Amino acid sequence: MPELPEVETVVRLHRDLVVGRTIHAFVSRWPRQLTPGPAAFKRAVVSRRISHLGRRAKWIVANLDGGGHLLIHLRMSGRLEWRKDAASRPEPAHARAYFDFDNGSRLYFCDARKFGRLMFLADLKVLDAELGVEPLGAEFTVKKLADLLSARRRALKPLLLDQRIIAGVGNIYADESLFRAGLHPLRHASRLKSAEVQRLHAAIVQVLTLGIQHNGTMIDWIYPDGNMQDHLQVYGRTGKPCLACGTPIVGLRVGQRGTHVCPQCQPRRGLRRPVRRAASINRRSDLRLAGREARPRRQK
DNA sequence: TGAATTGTTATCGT
DNA sequence: AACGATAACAATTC
Repeated sequence: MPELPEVETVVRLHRDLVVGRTIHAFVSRWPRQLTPGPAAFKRAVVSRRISHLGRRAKWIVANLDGGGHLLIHLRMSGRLEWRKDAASRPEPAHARAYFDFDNGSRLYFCDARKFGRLMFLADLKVLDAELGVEPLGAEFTVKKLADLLSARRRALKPLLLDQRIIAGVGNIYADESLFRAGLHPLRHASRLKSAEVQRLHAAIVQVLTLGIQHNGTMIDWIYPDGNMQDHLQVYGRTGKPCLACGTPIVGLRVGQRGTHVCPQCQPRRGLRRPVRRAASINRRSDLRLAGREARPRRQK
């Protein structure tokens, strides 16, 4: 759930609390989420001082004195909780790891679903090599977006969600961007008119900026800080009237993701041609059935 | 009870 | 071969 604006909010809320602090101890209760393994990770971060806290895409990036970076990815349900005095209160729910600092404070990494990741990286280039352009960075221009769109034969929404192309947009902000640009999520990326590319560029920048201004979107119990949910126009509004035209918002699935569109404001003109080969369709459904049958049941 | 939830990765197909 | 589509996966909540 945490996307670029939520991660940015978390970074801003914690920057003054951790920058300048030296990590005295690190404890993990779920070592599987560490890269490298527990021993190497601990060795890499303990007794190091945090010189800066920033963000790359959806990664929280803590620069460490003497080089190297401590990276945190919240994935679905990860969150940070800072305590001035480590022993003052009971641990927060789902505490999976914590960092103890030189002044007695403690930073918990909590994660109900355990999908989050903690990583030590000696060189940020490794991360940069896997991530696309920062949508709020200077290099994200209309021309840059036009180049990215024209280079790929793909539907718009999966492209927006692909972190290797544009880094930081997730499901909520993808839907909101497409709505504000008046573009259907299944529109073919390389077939947009230049005016449409311009609208999409402006929509992405505006909706992410708005998200940051509102401290992100509060989803269920995860983010108590933000109020961007009050400004979403399509996400989670299936069946409710479009705020622009009153047409009921439609929920559909695009690339296995829940997707929300206004069929009036986001016309399907220019839609990708559907796959028409019956053999291909049959083969796919056969595979799907076979896969479902063959999938082993989860062991408790 | 199982469907829904997400970003990433492995894999399959074109 | 390179790219796109999709299944699998990590666990939990309601």
